[in-house]
Amino acid sequence: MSNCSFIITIMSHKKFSRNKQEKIDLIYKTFFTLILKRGYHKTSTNHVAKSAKISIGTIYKYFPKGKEDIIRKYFEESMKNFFERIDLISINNENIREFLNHFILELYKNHLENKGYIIAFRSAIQSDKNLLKSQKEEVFTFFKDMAQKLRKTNESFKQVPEDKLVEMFIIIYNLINAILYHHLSIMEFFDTNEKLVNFLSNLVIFCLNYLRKN
Amino acid sequence: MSNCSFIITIMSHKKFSRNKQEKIDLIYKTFFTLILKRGYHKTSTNHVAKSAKISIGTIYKYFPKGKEDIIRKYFEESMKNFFERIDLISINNENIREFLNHFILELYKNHLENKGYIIAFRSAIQSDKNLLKSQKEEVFTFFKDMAQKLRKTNESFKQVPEDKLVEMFIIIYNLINAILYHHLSIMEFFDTNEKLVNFLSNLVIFCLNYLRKN
Amino acid sequence: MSNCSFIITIMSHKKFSRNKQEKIDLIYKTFFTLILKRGYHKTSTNHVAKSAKISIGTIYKYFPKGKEDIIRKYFEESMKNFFERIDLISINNENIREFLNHFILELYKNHLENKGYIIAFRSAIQSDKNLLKSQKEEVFTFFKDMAQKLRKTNESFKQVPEDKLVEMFIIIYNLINAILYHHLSIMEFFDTNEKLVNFLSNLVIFCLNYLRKN
Amino acid sequence: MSNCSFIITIMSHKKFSRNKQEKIDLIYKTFFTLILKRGYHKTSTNHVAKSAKISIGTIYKYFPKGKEDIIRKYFEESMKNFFERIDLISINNENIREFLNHFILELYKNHLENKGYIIAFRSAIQSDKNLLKSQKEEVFTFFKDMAQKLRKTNESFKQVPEDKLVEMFIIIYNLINAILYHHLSIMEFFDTNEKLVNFLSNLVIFCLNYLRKN
DNA sequence: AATGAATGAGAATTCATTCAT
DNA sequence: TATGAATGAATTCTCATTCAT
Repeated sequence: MSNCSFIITIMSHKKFSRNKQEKIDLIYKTFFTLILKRGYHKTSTNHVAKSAKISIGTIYKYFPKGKEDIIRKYFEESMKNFFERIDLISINNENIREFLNHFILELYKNHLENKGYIIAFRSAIQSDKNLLKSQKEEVFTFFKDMAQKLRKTNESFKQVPEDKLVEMFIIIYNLINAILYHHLSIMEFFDTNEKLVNFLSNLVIFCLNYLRKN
Repeated sequence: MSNCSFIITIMSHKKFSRNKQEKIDLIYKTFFTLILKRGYHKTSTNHVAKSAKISIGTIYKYFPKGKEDIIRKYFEESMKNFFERIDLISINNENIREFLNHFILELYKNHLENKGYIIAFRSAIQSDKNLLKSQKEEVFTFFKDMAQKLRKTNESFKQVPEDKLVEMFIIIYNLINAILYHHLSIMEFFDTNEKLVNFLSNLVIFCLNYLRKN
Repeated sequence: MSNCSFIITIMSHKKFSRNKQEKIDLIYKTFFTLILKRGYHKTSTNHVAKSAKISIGTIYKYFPKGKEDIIRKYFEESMKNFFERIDLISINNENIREFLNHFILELYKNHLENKGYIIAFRSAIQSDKNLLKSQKEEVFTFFKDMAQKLRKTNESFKQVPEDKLVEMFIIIYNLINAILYHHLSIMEFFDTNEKLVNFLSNLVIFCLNYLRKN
Repeated sequence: MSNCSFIITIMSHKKFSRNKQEKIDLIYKTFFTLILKRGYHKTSTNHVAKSAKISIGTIYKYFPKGKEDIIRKYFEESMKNFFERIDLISINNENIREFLNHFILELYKNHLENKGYIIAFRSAIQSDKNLLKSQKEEVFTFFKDMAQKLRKTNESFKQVPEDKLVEMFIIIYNLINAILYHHLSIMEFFDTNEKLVNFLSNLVIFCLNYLRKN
């Protein structure tokens, strides 16, 4: 009996500790799911609360500015997570093509899994320009890092100045995002997602060549 | 007396006719300008009325469903106008490259002049899927027409089946729109608009080759 | 029949015209009455709407910032009205005592009729310091005017510099208000209102003498 | 083992005893400071907890009815303390003027140090009429005591019936409070606080004479 | 005893839409 | 036709209060 209560105590304590992050994740999930169904501006904090079966007060505890905060905080977490998943360390001269495909696939999967968030983000930047600024900075930092690594291990990239390389990568990153967003969230204009990914893979090669010269 | 009233009727009818379109245009202009400033969901019909110095009743007279109607009606007018401006008749074997550049430039100018509307349209389709369907149909009709014309005058296109050609054009059209939107309304990722247009021009060539094979 | 409709049209037009000010007055009346019953911070705009049987939207049409605006606009109207009711023109050497009593009585009646407003005003200045500033300015303007008039017609006041006179009047005005507020809105510490007014009348004489010397 | 626990109990009890009053004082201080900054109705118990760096649960432990209780309990403590500081025993025929000045100065200092509380108290009585009643009783008890003492030692006061004397003192007490509150918490209408205190001192003399006759 | 997560009623405010004039 | 006053449902957000840990 006492053993049992001991276990319960530990478990419930653990459960409680987890609850905080669980609740935050539940809010994220519910919010972005509702956005997919009803659109950003028809999804209210009250809808989220009701749908997630938590109180509206809980949402405002974790996200004091409401919808804006949910998006901003998810942005901060997800950007970090996404870029951390990309393994820049093992890039070398021989696996660049493979790396690019992997990168495109990660971006693709990220878009697919975060459609609600991406719609929300694009709605939110209309009235919160700082959000866009933050994103720009994160993207710049990542590609600066990537450019430096590639110029160390790869002869072909060494010939391009670092700044130019960063600029190229940012353009390509934006192109991929533009196309993924349009295809996944506006209108599917490729037959299959495989065709889309394959196209993007070739587009990147085309862009690397084109941007280098222009 | 009756003469008098007759004259007044004619005059006021004329005046009204002019006023009607003027008022509609004023509503369009004000609505899309406000959207650029404050975002779609923070722009209300009441704001538009106040800003345009007309009454809210007038807006609902011309657009009984409010914002949704403004967007839908502008969509209908502007799509028609846009495609009518594209001269498909004089395309021939020699000026295709030139035609494509012209087409891209028209799309580019269209985006630039209609940023507010484009933001509104993308917000509206979140809760009105018919809007997207209508657009798809308009686009399909236009490119079917274009494919037929090109296959008549141009040997190279004759080798591609009509359906395939239409599909290719629609993909390219979507790609251009995706990139224009991202660059003009989300984040400027090309240094200058000239670079953007130039890139798109080359991208189209790349795509025509790529899509033909895949 | 047509006569009848004619009359109705005129009446209802009048009624409509009046409605605007009538509605504003209804909001004032309802708001200040509720404050007397439940206190300032327990009186919400929604209560006012329900109690006055008008919609909440109507309140925000006339008072876009809600409670704050109701108080500020009533303040502006009532200050002007109050000071306009005081007839400074006919003050002369002989009727000063009488004038002072009249002034005290007006202030007293004003407090009595506006208890709800006065409570609201004192609550509102806690978070809106501009309200107090505006009041100070109105009061200063009025007493500057009064001082100038008195120094023209009255030998005894002529011996006091204008600035000093204004300062004295403002102190006396504040003293009367402080006492009226405490007695009427906090705790009745005089047996009867007559005793209060009589006391104030003598207090003013005392103050005029005291302040002149100090 | 049992010894050990015994020691711990004593120690923690001591520690707790000190902590308890410290915590209550911290709540008082934080609450009244916040009220001065933001006004009564914009100061919530949650704000107090956050600002004082204690938990909201602790506030509700000591003050189960929240803000209302904080004010009521502070009122009970501070009224008692204030009147206890006034030394009625040593009043005699010769030092009455001095005593009155001392009393005014104590009231003045009390207002100055308790501005936040006084604002809170005046807000709270709007919805808690008992608070006012309690205050009236405390005041009455004190001045009844004072009247009795003065009539024993002072010939001049002996001529006034006890009830009349109590009534006079209560009026004067309210007048001073009304003026102090208006000057210190609403609008400074005396140049300096010294002028205010000096004025009040003379006002009391005037009132004693005036009220005796009326 | 102390904590602070959670609750949900309710306050402030907005906005699409109607309708009398 | 044109106006704009009026409506009230819906949204954002706050806050007193409870209760599990």
